[in-house]
Amino acid sequence: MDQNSRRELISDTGLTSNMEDYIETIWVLSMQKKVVRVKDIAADLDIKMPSVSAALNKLKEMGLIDYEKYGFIELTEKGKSLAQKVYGRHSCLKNFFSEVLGLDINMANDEACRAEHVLSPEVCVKMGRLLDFYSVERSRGSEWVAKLQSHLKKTKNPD
Amino acid sequence: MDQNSRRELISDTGLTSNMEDYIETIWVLSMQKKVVRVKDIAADLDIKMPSVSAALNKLKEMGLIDYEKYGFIELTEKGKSLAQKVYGRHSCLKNFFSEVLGLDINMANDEACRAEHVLSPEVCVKMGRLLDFYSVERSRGSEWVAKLQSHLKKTKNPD
DNA sequence: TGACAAAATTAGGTTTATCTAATAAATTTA
DNA sequence: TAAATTTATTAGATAAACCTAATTTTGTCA
Repeated sequence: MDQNSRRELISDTGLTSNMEDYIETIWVLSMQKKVVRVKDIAADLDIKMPSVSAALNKLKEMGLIDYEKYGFIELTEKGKSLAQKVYGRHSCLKNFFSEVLGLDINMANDEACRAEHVLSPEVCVKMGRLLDFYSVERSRGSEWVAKLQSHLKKTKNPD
Repeated sequence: MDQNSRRELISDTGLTSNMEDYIETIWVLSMQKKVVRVKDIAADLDIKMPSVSAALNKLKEMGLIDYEKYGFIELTEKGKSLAQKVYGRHSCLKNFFSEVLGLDINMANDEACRAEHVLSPEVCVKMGRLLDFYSVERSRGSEWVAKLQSHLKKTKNPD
């Protein structure tokens, strides 16, 4: 019971990376479609349906989703608020990676998907702030922005 | 065999986060002391000795350490090179977090410890580059550096 | 409405990584 | 050097996530 918390529960949600992934996915899907299905979650996370079933039972026990066998999947208020926390971190990171570091949008997203579970809200917020500052400076045409960009584009070390 | 690779093997070392942690720890310890012991690794990673024993057997099988029961623990060349990759990512991230984002050094280190396993070399290198640029600009007294710092210090949202 | 297809669950396994308790080896010390 | 202490290993369990195969439920459509 403790051997796990040490290595898994690093964020402020009290959830494992996996559980964070599930609620985040449910949240995102529920904005795209009327009804969220086991199949959709499985497709999105690239896992099989039985794994999703098992996870849904856990999420239900934790009070993060309303769910009856073969029925609809809906986040509870608590689930929604945690999902938003995770997604908030995701957004800050993704935007920072793409806008400031100049990463391809898909790569930025992938990196954010992984980092969102391990970086604290404080770091994510600060990276978001840095991005805000950067965006304003860029739109003003500040010279350092261009210099930074050319500095970042130098050939990466092969290692 | 595949269900694991999808979620664990995200970096360029081909190792799980855990294995990365072990070789990184061994590498760091071997620079601090003459002999690296099971006990030290356990203390550093905050786990128990039997877990370390089990991991060492795996690392040996993978050809990353030279090790005989009750004997010395030493990284092979291959192990050393992987450890350096991980530690390189760690350094870039830690320095970025502390110097640019202004995080407390211990917190910066903790965040780096976790993120080093999920962020690609490319991202880490770019964050390192951004830090380099930032350091030069700061030492030149560029105005935007001060502005950024004050922007980052605004009260963080309680969420 | 009855048969077929699609979706979801259950049952039973695997892997990774951890733990505790018990044992064995190595080291220190009296 | 023998006893006591420290260090390390083995044995046996547990928990989180995932899988495949088989079964059950739901939904569609002729």
